[in-house]
Amino acid sequence: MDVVLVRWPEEDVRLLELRETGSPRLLLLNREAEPPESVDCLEDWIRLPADDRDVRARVARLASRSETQQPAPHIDGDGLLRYRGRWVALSPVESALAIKLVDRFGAVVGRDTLARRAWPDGTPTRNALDVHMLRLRRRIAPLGVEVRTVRSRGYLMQAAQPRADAQ
Amino acid sequence: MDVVLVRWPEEDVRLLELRETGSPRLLLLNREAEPPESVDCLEDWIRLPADDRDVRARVARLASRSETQQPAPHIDGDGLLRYRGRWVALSPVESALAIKLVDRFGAVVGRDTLARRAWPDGTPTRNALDVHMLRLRRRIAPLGVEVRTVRSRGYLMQAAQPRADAQ
DNA sequence: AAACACCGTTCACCGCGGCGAAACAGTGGC
DNA sequence: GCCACTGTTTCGCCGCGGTGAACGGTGTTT
Repeated sequence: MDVVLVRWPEEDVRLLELRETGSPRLLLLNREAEPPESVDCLEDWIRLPADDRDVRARVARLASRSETQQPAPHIDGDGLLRYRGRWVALSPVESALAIKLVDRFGAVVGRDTLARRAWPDGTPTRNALDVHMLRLRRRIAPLGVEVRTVRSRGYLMQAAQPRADAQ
Repeated sequence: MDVVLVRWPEEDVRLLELRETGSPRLLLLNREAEPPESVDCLEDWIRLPADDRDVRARVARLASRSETQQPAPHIDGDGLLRYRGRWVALSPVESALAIKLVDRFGAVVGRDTLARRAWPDGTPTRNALDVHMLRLRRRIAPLGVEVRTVRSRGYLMQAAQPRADAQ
């Protein structure tokens, strides 16, 4: 994802949008502006006038962060799925499913893999996995995470896409 | 955790130690030094000479990040829970519970952990903990602090969230 | 093209158990 | 005596996991 340069404090509205969408951004501070207070690792700032290599270094760092660590949610030891500062609590079965999906975030995980993970001794019903996936989908929707179906292959977890056209 | 100031590139050995231990650190760059390439969110840098408020702002940001992204409340020796300049008095049992929750602010604390903390000789009744958590919730609400239940796992203290969308 | 099996989504329902909340009572301090 | 603190009981909601069934899309067979 590209790093967006924002003049601060002039482009404050634009900054709020970028924070909402989680886009990496570098604030260019006026000579007299106060530094922002955000702790978001995808936001950085530099005061003008600035050395050009310093700007490039900060842009590169933000870009690197957005590729490596940003898009993947994280499940802590207590069954909490955390993403971009927010979290939801998962039930035990949902945790077992989500752990695999997060582990392969952005890639397909087979139904059998998920089923074995949640029910090592055999799936109770053919329907059980589907129902739990439905519940997991609804649970994580507020975080901006979605689970897509790949027919006859499995499921795929990713950052929520704007729902308008197909894929 | 305190933020460590490191001169760069002079104190390169010290920097390696700090990276190893995960201490938050701010690099003070010489006029001609190249910016470091670390993407670690607990490392930042600024080029000298720098505005003093800029240095303080970056130090504050690193400190906030090292504290689980959130400023935590504080309990003083007299059972006062302080947060953002305001405070409320806690009863002895509530203090015992709140100390653990503050200590792991933003993370889940198990019911058994809390129970052992408040009643080392055994919980009087199953519901005793629930009732005290209810009372603690109401007590700290005016401060903008809330205790969320994570079903079958425990409780979690955090800054109060706007109660509109999930979380 | 129609019929069919297969796969996946969604809903309604049930049993269980964790947890919330109110009401009440006992105790001790000021 | 008043009030804060603590513990107990009771009631009931609701989250969780499992099941059956209805519905719809897709690819295959006849």
